[in-house]
Amino acid sequence: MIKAVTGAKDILPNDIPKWYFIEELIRNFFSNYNYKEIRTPIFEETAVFSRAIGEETDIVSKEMYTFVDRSETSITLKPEMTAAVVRAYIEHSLGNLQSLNKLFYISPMFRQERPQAGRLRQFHQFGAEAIGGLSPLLDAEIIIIAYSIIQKLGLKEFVLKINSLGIPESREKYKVILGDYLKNHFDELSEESKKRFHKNILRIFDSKSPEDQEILKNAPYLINHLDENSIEHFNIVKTILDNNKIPYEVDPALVRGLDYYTHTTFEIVSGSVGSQSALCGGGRYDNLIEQLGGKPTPGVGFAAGIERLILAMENEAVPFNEPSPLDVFFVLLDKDKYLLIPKFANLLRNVGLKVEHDYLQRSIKAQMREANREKTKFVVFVGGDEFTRNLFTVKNMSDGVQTEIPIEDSLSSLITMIKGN
RNA sequence: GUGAGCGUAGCUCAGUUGGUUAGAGCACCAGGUUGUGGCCCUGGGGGUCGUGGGUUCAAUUCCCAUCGCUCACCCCA
Repeated sequence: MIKAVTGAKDILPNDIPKWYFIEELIRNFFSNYNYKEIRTPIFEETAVFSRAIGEETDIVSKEMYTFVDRSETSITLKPEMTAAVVRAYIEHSLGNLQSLNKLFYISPMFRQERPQAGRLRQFHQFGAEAIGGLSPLLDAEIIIIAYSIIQKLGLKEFVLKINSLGIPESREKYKVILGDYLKNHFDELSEESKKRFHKNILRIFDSKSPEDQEILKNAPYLINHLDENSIEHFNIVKTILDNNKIPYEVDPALVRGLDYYTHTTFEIVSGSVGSQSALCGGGRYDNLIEQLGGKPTPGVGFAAGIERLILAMENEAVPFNEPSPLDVFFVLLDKDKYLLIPKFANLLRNVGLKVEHDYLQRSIKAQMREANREKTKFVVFVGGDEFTRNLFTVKNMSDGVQTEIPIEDSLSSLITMIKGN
């Protein structure tokens, strides 16, 4: 049997209401905060991601879907959105249209990792990028939006972690300090961390190995080696979160695996989705736009994984909106009158009602069963003796009460019945 | 990329210590007297028992390989 590619999943009709529920909530939220939607292509020139995210990161070095197309261009399916948004921002000079662009997106992403609970090769993220402002108001707003959406979805088991990476200058100084400390413990580090020691020393903080964690306990933390401005920036972010009653933990070991972050970084971690627990992550990236060839422009953003949110909601038994029931189901009593059905059904559909009927010449019993399965409010019987008297029989499915209505008046009668129900 | 577990109907699973037409529940379809649902009853369709090879008179059941799925490592949304 031919199947979907590993790590790529069909979203079947039964699950669609969950997606609508989340997507609607997201769009409303971003609308309230005046973020404008942006849609970028599903693929980009590979350099967009390799330059933005960092050549040494796992995403770039081993997880991207990269191929050479027929014109010999290296193409990559987008593994994350920030780099793509920044590319579009620069290409279309969005910064010239207004000094601050508040953007959001909902989009599929692609990373070739081994699938597991909460991890797919094609997955979906929504997120936001506020490009053009240095203010900690924006860092806080981004965090508040991410937190509030997750809260509004009905989730309870999650924690917000924040940290500051400061500016590159203080980070470089700190790396030397961290290096001096770790040098004395180098032999005790895990193999992976030994590699990181040379490639990207900060990422050693991501290690889950107990030996590494033991060593890191007494390590100097970046947050204690920030410059004055970075400290001030971080303090304001925290104050705004406090004022908005957003609970958080400062996690000095929160580093994150993308190279472009400066100042604030944050993550929202779920306690109900298994080992892939990050629901959401983001932070400030003040050097990225320049790095990709734009004018020096600060930015801050986040991304959240929709599949993980759905998983968390299922595991926490959070209710989703039910699909709306049918207003009317036409049951055909006399098979030879089937041509009448579309005419009446479409009249109702054109005034905004949800209407269904049988297409398979099924028995009355079968038609009724389907009407019941679809949680129909009213069944209209077409045919029979009442038809010769110019009447329809209408049955209210919740109480079983039947009434006869004149055919020529059926539209308004039905609307009245449905509205009153 | 590494490791572990699992692959029998659309779904959840039984079962065969190798042997005649492979089962249940749910779902689906058709009936249960003369035009009507949700409960109940009867019947029906649907499986090359993941795939390929081997052992055997005989394999879905044993062996090997392979593919896939799941979870974990890793990384991250």
